[in-house]
Amino acid sequence: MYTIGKLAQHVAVTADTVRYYEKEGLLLPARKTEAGYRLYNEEAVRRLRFIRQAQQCGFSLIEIRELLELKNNDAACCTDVRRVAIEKKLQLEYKIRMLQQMSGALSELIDICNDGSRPLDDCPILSALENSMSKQLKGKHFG
Amino acid sequence: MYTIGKLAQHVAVTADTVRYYEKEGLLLPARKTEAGYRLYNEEAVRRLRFIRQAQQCGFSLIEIRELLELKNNDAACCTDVRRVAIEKKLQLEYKIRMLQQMSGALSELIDICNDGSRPLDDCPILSALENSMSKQLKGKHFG
DNA sequence: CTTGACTCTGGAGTCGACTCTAAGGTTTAG
DNA sequence: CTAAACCTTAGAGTCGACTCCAGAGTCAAG
Repeated sequence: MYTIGKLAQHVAVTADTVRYYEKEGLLLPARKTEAGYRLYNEEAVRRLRFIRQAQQCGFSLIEIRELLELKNNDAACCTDVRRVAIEKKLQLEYKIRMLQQMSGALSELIDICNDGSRPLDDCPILSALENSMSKQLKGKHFG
Repeated sequence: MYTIGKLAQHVAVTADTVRYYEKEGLLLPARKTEAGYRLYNEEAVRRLRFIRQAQQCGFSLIEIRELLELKNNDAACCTDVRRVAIEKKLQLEYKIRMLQQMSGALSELIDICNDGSRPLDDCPILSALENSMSKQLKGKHFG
Protein backbone atom coordinates (compact mmCIF):
# COMPACT_ATOMS: atom_id res chain seq x y z
CA MET A 1 0.00 0.00 0.00
CA TYR A 2 1.16 3.50 -0.90
CA THR A 3 0.38 6.81 0.76
CA ILE A 4 -0.51 9.51 -1.71
CA GLY A 5 3.02 10.88 -1.79
CA LYS A 6 4.55 7.48 -2.55
CA LEU A 7 2.02 6.78 -5.28
CA ALA A 8 2.63 10.19 -6.82
CA GLN A 9 6.41 9.77 -6.70
CA HIS A 10 6.08 6.32 -8.25
CA VAL A 11 4.30 7.65 -11.33
CA ALA A 12 6.09 11.02 -11.35
CA VAL A 13 3.15 13.30 -10.62
CA THR A 14 2.38 15.47 -7.56
CA ALA A 15 0.09 14.48 -4.69
CA ASP A 16 -2.06 17.46 -5.62
CA THR A 17 -2.56 15.99 -9.06
CA VAL A 18 -3.66 12.66 -7.60
CA ARG A 19 -6.19 14.41 -5.36
CA TYR A 20 -7.37 16.39 -8.37
CA TYR A 21 -7.94 13.18 -10.33
CA GLU A 22 -9.95 11.83 -7.42
CA LYS A 23 -12.12 14.94 -7.39
CA GLU A 24 -12.68 14.45 -11.11
CA GLY A 25 -13.76 10.85 -10.57
CA LEU A 26 -10.76 9.19 -12.17
CA LEU A 27 -8.98 7.52 -9.29
CA LEU A 28 -10.12 6.38 -5.83
CA PRO A 29 -7.85 5.13 -3.02
CA ALA A 30 -8.34 1.47 -2.09
CA ARG A 31 -9.09 2.59 1.45
CA LYS A 32 -8.33 5.21 4.08
CA THR A 33 -6.53 4.91 7.42
CA GLU A 34 -8.26 5.88 10.67
CA ALA A 35 -6.57 9.25 10.41
CA GLY A 36 -8.06 9.73 6.96
CA TYR A 37 -4.88 9.09 4.95
CA ARG A 38 -5.49 7.71 1.46
CA LEU A 39 -3.95 4.30 0.75
CA TYR A 40 -3.41 2.99 -2.76
CA ASN A 41 -2.66 -0.45 -4.19
CA GLU A 42 -1.01 -1.66 -7.38
CA GLU A 43 -4.26 -1.27 -9.27
CA ALA A 44 -4.06 2.46 -8.56
CA VAL A 45 -0.54 2.56 -9.97
CA ARG A 46 -1.79 0.96 -13.19
CA ARG A 47 -4.77 3.29 -13.33
CA LEU A 48 -2.68 6.40 -12.75
CA ARG A 49 -0.22 5.25 -15.41
CA PHE A 50 -3.17 4.70 -17.73
CA ILE A 51 -4.34 8.26 -17.16
CA ARG A 52 -0.93 9.72 -17.95
CA GLN A 53 -0.43 7.57 -21.03
CA ALA A 54 -3.85 8.46 -22.37
CA GLN A 55 -3.09 12.14 -21.80
CA GLN A 56 0.07 11.69 -23.86
CA CYS A 57 -2.17 10.29 -26.59
CA GLY A 58 -4.15 13.50 -26.59
CA PHE A 59 -7.15 12.43 -24.50
CA SER A 60 -8.65 14.98 -22.10
CA LEU A 61 -9.44 13.93 -18.54
CA ILE A 62 -13.14 13.80 -19.41
CA GLU A 63 -12.41 11.44 -22.29
CA ILE A 64 -10.18 9.34 -20.07
CA ARG A 65 -12.95 9.05 -17.51
CA GLU A 66 -15.23 7.80 -20.27
CA LEU A 67 -12.61 5.26 -21.27
CA LEU A 68 -12.36 4.10 -17.67
CA GLU A 69 -16.13 3.88 -17.39
CA LEU A 70 -16.16 1.76 -20.54
CA LYS A 71 -13.77 -0.54 -18.75
CA ASN A 72 -16.20 -0.98 -15.87
CA ASN A 73 -19.11 -1.55 -18.20
CA ASP A 74 -19.67 -5.25 -18.83
CA ALA A 75 -21.74 -4.59 -21.94
CA ALA A 76 -18.86 -2.71 -23.57
CA CYS A 77 -16.35 -4.54 -25.69
CA CYS A 78 -13.02 -3.92 -27.27
CA THR A 79 -14.66 -2.46 -30.37
CA ASP A 80 -16.02 0.39 -28.29
CA VAL A 81 -12.53 1.28 -27.11
CA ARG A 82 -11.21 0.98 -30.63
CA ARG A 83 -13.91 3.33 -31.92
CA VAL A 84 -12.92 5.96 -29.34
CA ALA A 85 -9.26 5.62 -30.34
CA ILE A 86 -10.10 6.04 -34.02
CA GLU A 87 -12.21 9.10 -33.28
CA LYS A 88 -9.37 10.68 -31.32
CA LYS A 89 -6.92 9.90 -34.09
CA LEU A 90 -9.18 11.73 -36.55
CA GLN A 91 -9.26 14.74 -34.24
CA LEU A 92 -5.48 14.70 -33.98
CA GLU A 93 -5.15 14.49 -37.75
CA TYR A 94 -7.46 17.46 -38.17
CA LYS A 95 -5.37 19.48 -35.73
CA ILE A 96 -2.21 18.47 -37.57
CA ARG A 97 -3.63 19.64 -40.89
CA MET A 98 -4.58 22.98 -39.36
CA LEU A 99 -1.10 23.48 -37.93
CA GLN A 100 0.44 22.50 -41.24
CA GLN A 101 -1.64 25.16 -42.95
CA MET A 102 -0.48 27.77 -40.45
CA SER A 103 3.09 26.66 -40.94
CA GLY A 104 2.69 26.75 -44.71
CA ALA A 105 1.25 30.26 -44.56
CA LEU A 106 4.22 31.38 -42.49
CA SER A 107 6.62 29.77 -44.96
CA GLU A 108 5.14 31.81 -47.76
CA LEU A 109 5.53 34.98 -45.72
CA ILE A 110 9.11 34.13 -44.83
CA ASP A 111 9.94 33.35 -48.45
CA ILE A 112 8.60 36.57 -49.91
CA CYS A 113 10.56 38.52 -47.35
CA ASN A 114 14.09 37.70 -48.43
CA ASP A 115 15.49 41.21 -48.64
CA GLY A 116 16.27 41.71 -44.99
CA SER A 117 17.33 45.32 -44.89
CA ARG A 118 14.06 46.66 -46.23
CA PRO A 119 12.45 49.28 -43.95
CA LEU A 120 9.53 48.16 -41.83
CA ASP A 121 6.87 50.19 -43.59
CA ASP A 122 7.58 48.06 -46.62
CA CYS A 123 7.79 44.70 -44.81
CA PRO A 124 5.97 42.11 -46.92
CA ILE A 125 5.11 40.01 -43.84
CA LEU A 126 3.38 42.83 -42.03
CA SER A 127 1.47 43.98 -45.07
CA ALA A 128 0.48 40.44 -45.93
CA LEU A 129 -0.90 40.03 -42.43
CA GLU A 130 -2.86 43.25 -42.80
CA ASN A 131 -4.47 42.19 -46.02
CA SER A 132 -6.14 38.98 -47.04
CA MET A 133 -3.00 36.83 -47.06
CA SER A 134 -2.69 33.35 -48.41
CA LYS A 135 -5.81 31.64 -49.74
CA GLN A 136 -4.87 28.70 -47.57
CA LEU A 137 -6.02 30.32 -44.40
CA LYS A 138 -9.17 32.03 -45.60
CA GLY A 139 -12.23 31.18 -43.58
CA LYS A 140 -10.53 28.42 -41.67
CA HIS A 141 -11.11 28.04 -37.96
CA PHE A 142 -8.31 26.92 -35.75
CA GLY A 143 -8.27 25.84 -32.17
CA MET B 1 -15.47 56.52 -38.96
CA TYR B 2 -16.91 53.37 -37.44
CA THR B 3 -18.53 52.88 -34.06
CA ILE B 4 -17.31 49.79 -32.28
CA GLY B 5 -20.22 47.68 -33.52
CA LYS B 6 -19.65 48.63 -37.16
CA LEU B 7 -15.94 47.95 -36.91
CA ALA B 8 -16.59 44.59 -35.27
CA GLN B 9 -19.15 43.61 -37.89
CA HIS B 10 -16.76 44.68 -40.64
CA VAL B 11 -14.06 42.27 -39.49
CA ALA B 12 -16.48 39.63 -38.15
CA VAL B 13 -15.65 39.81 -34.47
CA THR B 14 -17.76 41.01 -31.52
CA ALA B 15 -17.61 44.48 -29.96
CA ASP B 16 -16.57 42.76 -26.72
CA THR B 17 -13.57 41.32 -28.50
CA VAL B 18 -12.55 44.75 -29.80
CA ARG B 19 -12.79 46.20 -26.28
CA TYR B 20 -10.77 43.25 -25.02
CA TYR B 21 -8.02 43.95 -27.58
CA GLU B 22 -7.97 47.56 -26.42
CA LYS B 23 -7.56 46.47 -22.82
CA GLU B 24 -4.67 44.26 -23.93
CA GLY B 25 -3.00 47.17 -25.68
CA LEU B 26 -3.52 45.97 -29.24
CA LEU B 27 -5.98 48.44 -30.70
CA LEU B 28 -6.94 52.01 -29.79
CA PRO B 29 -9.84 54.01 -31.28
CA ALA B 30 -8.81 57.02 -33.36
CA ARG B 31 -10.87 59.20 -31.02
CA LYS B 32 -13.95 59.25 -28.82
CA THR B 33 -17.19 61.24 -29.16
CA GLU B 34 -18.30 63.61 -26.39
CA ALA B 35 -20.50 60.83 -25.06
CA GLY B 36 -17.48 58.56 -24.85
CA TYR B 37 -18.25 56.39 -27.88
CA ARG B 38 -15.19 54.88 -29.54
CA LEU B 39 -14.64 55.87 -33.18
CA TYR B 40 -12.37 53.92 -35.50
CA ASN B 41 -10.83 54.70 -38.88
CA GLU B 42 -9.56 52.52 -41.73
CA GLU B 43 -6.25 52.07 -39.97
CA ALA B 44 -8.13 50.28 -37.20
CA VAL B 45 -9.75 47.97 -39.75
CA ARG B 46 -6.31 47.02 -41.06
CA ARG B 47 -4.95 46.58 -37.56
CA LEU B 48 -7.85 44.40 -36.46
CA ARG B 49 -7.51 42.33 -39.61
CA PHE B 50 -3.81 42.00 -38.85
CA ILE B 51 -4.58 40.69 -35.38
CA ARG B 52 -6.96 38.05 -36.70
CA GLN B 53 -4.63 36.95 -39.47
CA ALA B 54 -1.72 36.65 -37.09
CA GLN B 55 -3.90 34.57 -34.74
CA GLN B 56 -4.64 32.26 -37.65
CA CYS B 57 -0.90 31.91 -38.07
CA GLY B 58 -0.63 30.66 -34.52
CA PHE B 59 0.52 33.85 -32.81
CA SER B 60 -0.83 34.61 -29.33
CA LEU B 61 -2.11 38.09 -28.53
CA ILE B 62 1.06 38.80 -26.57
CA GLU B 63 3.17 37.88 -29.57
CA ILE B 64 0.95 39.96 -31.83
CA ARG B 65 1.40 42.94 -29.54
CA GLU B 66 5.15 42.48 -29.83
CA LEU B 67 4.82 42.37 -33.61
CA LEU B 68 2.80 45.58 -33.52
CA GLU B 69 5.34 47.23 -31.23
CA LEU B 70 8.05 46.23 -33.68
CA LYS B 71 6.08 48.07 -36.31
CA ASN B 72 6.12 51.26 -34.24
CA ASN B 73 9.80 50.92 -33.53
CA ASP B 74 11.88 52.89 -36.03
CA ALA B 75 15.02 50.96 -35.20
CA ALA B 76 13.38 47.65 -36.13
CA CYS B 77 13.61 46.35 -39.65
CA CYS B 78 12.03 43.69 -41.76
CA THR B 79 14.60 41.15 -40.62
CA ASP B 80 13.24 41.40 -37.08
CA VAL B 81 9.77 40.52 -38.27
CA ARG B 82 11.15 37.69 -40.37
CA ARG B 83 13.03 36.30 -37.38
CA VAL B 84 9.82 36.23 -35.32
CA ALA B 85 8.00 34.45 -38.14
CA ILE B 86 10.74 31.84 -38.42
CA GLU B 87 10.71 31.28 -34.66
CA LYS B 88 6.93 30.80 -34.71
CA LYS B 89 7.22 28.39 -37.63
CA LEU B 90 9.69 26.30 -35.65
CA GLN B 91 7.27 26.21 -32.73
CA LEU B 92 4.47 25.10 -35.03
CA GLU B 93 6.66 22.39 -36.50
CA TYR B 94 7.48 21.11 -33.04
CA LYS B 95 3.80 20.96 -32.15
CA ILE B 96 3.08 19.13 -35.39
CA ARG B 97 5.74 16.53 -34.64
CA MET B 98 4.28 15.97 -31.17
CA LEU B 99 0.78 15.50 -32.55
CA GLN B 100 2.12 13.15 -35.20
CA GLN B 101 3.71 11.05 -32.48
CA MET B 102 0.43 10.89 -30.57
CA SER B 103 -1.37 9.97 -33.75
CA GLY B 104 1.21 7.32 -34.55
CA ALA B 105 0.93 5.83 -31.08
CA LEU B 106 -2.84 5.64 -31.49
CA SER B 107 -2.41 3.97 -34.90
CA GLU B 108 -0.34 1.25 -33.31
CA LEU B 109 -2.99 0.69 -30.67
CA ILE B 110 -5.76 0.59 -33.25
CA ASP B 111 -3.82 -1.85 -35.42
CA ILE B 112 -3.08 -4.37 -32.68
CA CYS B 113 -6.73 -4.35 -31.70
CA ASN B 114 -8.24 -5.88 -34.83
CA ASP B 115 -10.28 -8.64 -33.22
CA GLY B 116 -13.27 -6.52 -32.27
CA SER B 117 -15.35 -8.99 -30.28
CA ARG B 118 -12.70 -9.61 -27.68
CA PRO B 119 -13.88 -8.96 -24.10
CA LEU B 120 -12.75 -5.73 -22.47
CA ASP B 121 -10.48 -7.29 -19.86
CA ASP B 122 -8.37 -8.49 -22.77
CA CYS B 123 -8.48 -5.26 -24.77
CA PRO B 124 -5.00 -4.58 -26.13
CA ILE B 125 -5.60 -0.84 -26.22
CA LEU B 126 -6.50 -0.58 -22.56
CA SER B 127 -3.67 -2.81 -21.42
CA ALA B 128 -1.18 -0.97 -23.62
CA LEU B 129 -2.25 2.28 -22.00
CA GLU B 130 -1.78 0.75 -18.56
CA ASN B 131 1.74 -0.35 -19.27
CA SER B 132 4.66 1.42 -20.81
CA MET B 133 3.24 1.57 -24.35
CA SER B 134 5.06 2.59 -27.48
CA LYS B 135 8.63 3.77 -27.11
CA GLN B 136 7.62 6.76 -29.21
CA LEU B 137 5.85 8.47 -26.38
CA LYS B 138 8.20 7.67 -23.54
CA GLY B 139 9.34 10.69 -21.63
CA LYS B 140 7.95 13.13 -24.12
CA HIS B 141 6.19 16.24 -22.93
CA PHE B 142 3.30 17.54 -24.91
CA GLY B 143 1.38 20.82 -24.68
C1' DC C 1 -41.61 61.59 -27.36
C1' DT C 2 -40.95 57.07 -27.10
C1' DT C 3 -39.07 52.80 -28.28
C1' DG C 4 -35.49 49.96 -29.47
C1' DA C 5 -30.89 49.43 -30.83
C1' DC C 6 -26.67 50.74 -29.67
C1' DT C 7 -22.87 52.10 -26.42
C1' DC C 8 -20.43 52.77 -21.92
C1' DT C 9 -18.03 50.83 -17.52
C1' DG C 10 -16.39 47.48 -14.24
C1' DG C 11 -16.33 43.16 -13.00
C1' DA C 12 -17.46 38.20 -13.00
C1' DG C 13 -17.61 33.72 -15.39
C1' DT C 14 -15.83 30.10 -18.70
C1' DC C 15 -12.78 26.19 -20.10
C1' DG C 16 -8.96 22.44 -18.57
C1' DA C 17 -5.57 20.79 -15.74
C1' DC C 18 -3.51 21.73 -12.45
C1' DT C 19 -1.00 24.48 -8.49
C1' DC C 20 -0.81 26.73 -4.29
C1' DT C 21 -2.28 28.30 0.34
C1' DA C 22 -3.70 28.12 5.10
C1' DA C 23 -4.43 25.91 9.14
C1' DG C 24 -4.44 22.05 11.14
C1' DG C 25 -3.57 16.66 12.27
C1' DT C 26 -0.19 12.42 11.94
C1' DT C 27 3.84 9.82 11.52
C1' DT C 28 8.63 8.90 11.80
C1' DA C 29 13.68 9.57 12.56
C1' DG C 30 16.94 10.84 15.81
C1' DC D 1 10.21 14.10 23.09
C1' DT D 2 10.65 16.92 19.47
C1' DA D 3 11.20 18.48 14.89
C1' DA D 4 10.79 17.39 10.23
C1' DA D 5 8.25 15.44 6.87
C1' DC D 6 4.15 13.93 5.68
C1' DC D 7 -0.97 14.04 5.37
C1' DT D 8 -5.91 16.28 5.63
C1' DT D 9 -9.58 19.80 3.92
C1' DA D 10 -11.66 23.67 1.55
C1' DG D 11 -10.93 27.02 -1.31
C1' DA D 12 -8.44 30.43 -4.24
C1' DG D 13 -5.30 31.39 -8.09
C1' DT D 14 -3.18 30.52 -12.81
C1' DC D 15 -3.06 30.78 -17.98
C1' DG D 16 -5.40 32.78 -22.64
C1' DA D 17 -8.95 34.63 -25.11
C1' DC D 18 -12.73 35.72 -24.76
C1' DT D 19 -17.94 36.09 -23.19
C1' DC D 20 -21.53 37.69 -20.45
C1' DC D 21 -23.70 40.65 -17.11
C1' DA D 22 -25.93 44.74 -14.83
C1' DG D 23 -27.02 49.25 -14.78
C1' DA D 24 -26.79 53.36 -16.99
C1' DG D 25 -26.26 56.65 -20.85
C1' DT D 26 -26.98 57.80 -26.08
C1' DC D 27 -28.73 57.86 -30.62
C1' DA D 28 -31.92 57.13 -34.73
C1' DA D 29 -36.48 56.03 -36.54
C1' DG D 30 -41.28 56.69 -36.48
